[in-house]
This record gives sequence, structure tokens and C-alpha cells, in this order.
Amino acid sequence: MAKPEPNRQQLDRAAWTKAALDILAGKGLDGIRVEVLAKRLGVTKGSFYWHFKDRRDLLDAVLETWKDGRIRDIQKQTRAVPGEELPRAYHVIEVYSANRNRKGMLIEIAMRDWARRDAAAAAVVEEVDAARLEFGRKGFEARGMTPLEASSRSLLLYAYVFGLSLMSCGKFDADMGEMKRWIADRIAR
Amino acid sequence: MAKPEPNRQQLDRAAWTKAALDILAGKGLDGIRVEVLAKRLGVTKGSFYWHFKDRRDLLDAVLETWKDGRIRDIQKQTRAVPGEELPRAYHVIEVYSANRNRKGMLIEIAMRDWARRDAAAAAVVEEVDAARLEFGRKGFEARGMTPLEASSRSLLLYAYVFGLSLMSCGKFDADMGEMKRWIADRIAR
DNA sequence: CGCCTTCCATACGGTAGCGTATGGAAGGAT
DNA sequence: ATCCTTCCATACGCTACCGTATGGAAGGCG
Repeated sequence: MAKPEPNRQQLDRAAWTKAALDILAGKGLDGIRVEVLAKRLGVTKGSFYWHFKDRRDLLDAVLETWKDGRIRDIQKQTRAVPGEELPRAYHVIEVYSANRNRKGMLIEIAMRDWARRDAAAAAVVEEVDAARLEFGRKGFEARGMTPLEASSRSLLLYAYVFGLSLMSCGKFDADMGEMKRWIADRIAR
Repeated sequence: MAKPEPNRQQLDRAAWTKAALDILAGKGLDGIRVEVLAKRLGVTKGSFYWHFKDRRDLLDAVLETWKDGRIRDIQKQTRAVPGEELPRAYHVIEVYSANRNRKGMLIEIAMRDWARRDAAAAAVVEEVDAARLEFGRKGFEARGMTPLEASSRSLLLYAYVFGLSLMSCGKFDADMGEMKRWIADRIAR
């Protein structure tokens, strides 16, 4: 019986996958290089090819890890109490469009970039997006909106927060906070 | 006196830059490789290093070319007749969110990905975004909205169209066309 | 005709990264 | 103590690039 977590000396697939996600956020998919990750983890690639068949094997693990995390997040929100749909919509907008959670948004964008060139990534993103849009739709429908309006608002919400994260608004006008509040009202109210 | 355009046998910087933009749309920044472009153009890299100092020189040319095109586009729209602001807003949404102009959107996204790791690209994107947001703001202000509302709607408009282009809505609901119309109304109306 | 400029081909050395093969340390099991 | 499994290091060949050096064709021009 191997001890579960003696001192975290040994690396496992999870450690490599986590490091790959870090790189993905910073350098994109093409930044995930076996030998670069090995150096980052203080080992050689001999270790990598023990835990993974090849680079593709790692990438698949990254996809799975990310998907599981996102789906779990959505399920957690879905189990929230009814009657709190409006503040929850604001909360989602706030979480995604704030500058904290920066790394999460970088991964979101990198995943979508990845999905454009890789079928497996495309499937994962599609699944996550579908779950999110469905979650948003239900929230709006619970407030009495028609299916069309609820679906549309949900789509607008997520498209906005993702789009915002890849714009450069530095030169634009003054009070971004006020604008974000106006927009959140326009989407959720 | 060199003949201006005899038969387009010779390559020039513009031809390389155009090919680079094609690759950028399809494979992203890391897809722009000197030897790959050379093969694509049916020459060797001996030609490339005649026209360009190095790869960075090409990338700068790509940035300039893209920026000039975008700025020109915006200026063209800005010179439109007054009193047509509402249909023009719909037109912008339509152009950006439709599936034609696919390549243009792919370049937009690639540019923003690039901007995250490169100061020169970041400056270009910032300039283009500022011009677009300003253009949108003026349109909404011409319709009598407050500066806050006009700026907010402009930001929402562009964030939405960019965000939409990196979502996978295939699994979501039914009539995307109806939803897009609803959203366009919500943004512009 | 010879000459010079323009544009491209060929050949070379160098780096980064992938995947494999093999050896070796360290600890549990018998 | 010995053996076997687990995990990692080392060394190797291979490919895809980058950038440079150099030669060569082709056309305008004296």
C-alpha cells in the first residue's frame, strides 16, 4: 500500500496537468512543451514519458481536467436556492468580467483558440458552453421570461463577458465601472 | 523604371504579408513560419530574407497592414450620412456576427491573442478598439443618449460580437437567427 | 557587349522540441 | 538480503525552424 500523500515528492499526472494549465493560460496551447514543463517542474522529460504516452496524452488530460472543473462549477451554481436568480445573474457577470479570475479567463480564451484547430477541444468547449447557456437560460426563465428572451439573454451574457476579456479598453473613456454596471443591468434586468 | 505590375511574377512585401495574414487566421501567430510561407508561395526563404530583415520584420508589417485596414474601415463608416445611426448599428452587428466575414473574425481573435504577449500588437489592438468604441459611442450619442449609455452600448456591442465568435453554440437551443435579432435589438434599440 | 541591380535558390550551422532506449536509485514485498 | 516495481536521469536520433552566406539568372542600361 503506497502512502497517499507522503510529502509530495513524486510527481503524478495531476501535477503535470496543472503545470500545463498554467502554461496554457500564459503562453497558449503552443506553449505547452514537454521539455519546458519538465524544466518548470524540476525534472527531466524521462519523468513525463513515464506518466504520459506522449504530448497528446497530456493535452487530453488537460481537456478533461478543465471540463470537469467547469461542469462542476455550473452544477454547484445550479443547485442554488430558487428565487435568487437576479442576484445570481449579476454575480456571474461580476465574476467573469472582473479582473480577478484573470487566469480563468485566459484559459477560457486559450481553450477556444484550441477548439478552433482540434476536434477534441472543440467538443469539450461545446459541452461546457452548452451547460452554461442552459444554466443561464433557466435562470431567466425562472423569472418569467419567454424561452426566446431567456435564451437570448443567456447568450448575450456569456458572449459579453468573453468578448470583454479580449478587448483593450484602456484608451476608452473614463469610468469602466459605471459602464459595466450599466451593461449588467441591460443584460440581466 | 521598373514596370509597375507586369505579370505579378515577382513577390513583394505585400504578398508575403497577405500570406502571413492568411496563416494568422488559420493557425494563429505561431503558425506564421518563414519556411512555411515560402513553400506556400512557391519560393524558398532566400526570397523572404531579401524582402524582410527577419521574422519580426514580417510580423510588424502584418500589424501595420491590419491596423491600416481596420482604421480605414472605421473612417469609411464614420463618413456616412447622419440620421442613419440605428440601421448602421444593426449593420455593424450583422457584419461582425454573421458567419461570412469568418476570416476577418479569426484574424481579430488571433490579433487579441497576439496582443496578450506582444507590446506592439497590444498597441495596435488598443488603437483599433479605441477607434471602434469611439465610433459606436458617437452613433448612440447622435440618437440622444447620455454619454454613459452611449459608451456602454458601444462597449456592449463590440464585446458581444467578439465574444459570440468564440463561443460554440451548436448544441444550444434552436433558432439562433431569432436570438441574434433579439440581442441586436437589446443592444441597439 | 559587358555591367550592375534585383530577386531568388542552395547550402550551411545552430536551436528547440519530440519520442525512444536504457540505466539507475529507492522503497516495499518476500 | 534479494527482487521487483516505481519513478526519474541520461543519451540518442530526428524534424522543423531560424538566420546567414553565397551563387546565379534575368533584365535594364551604359
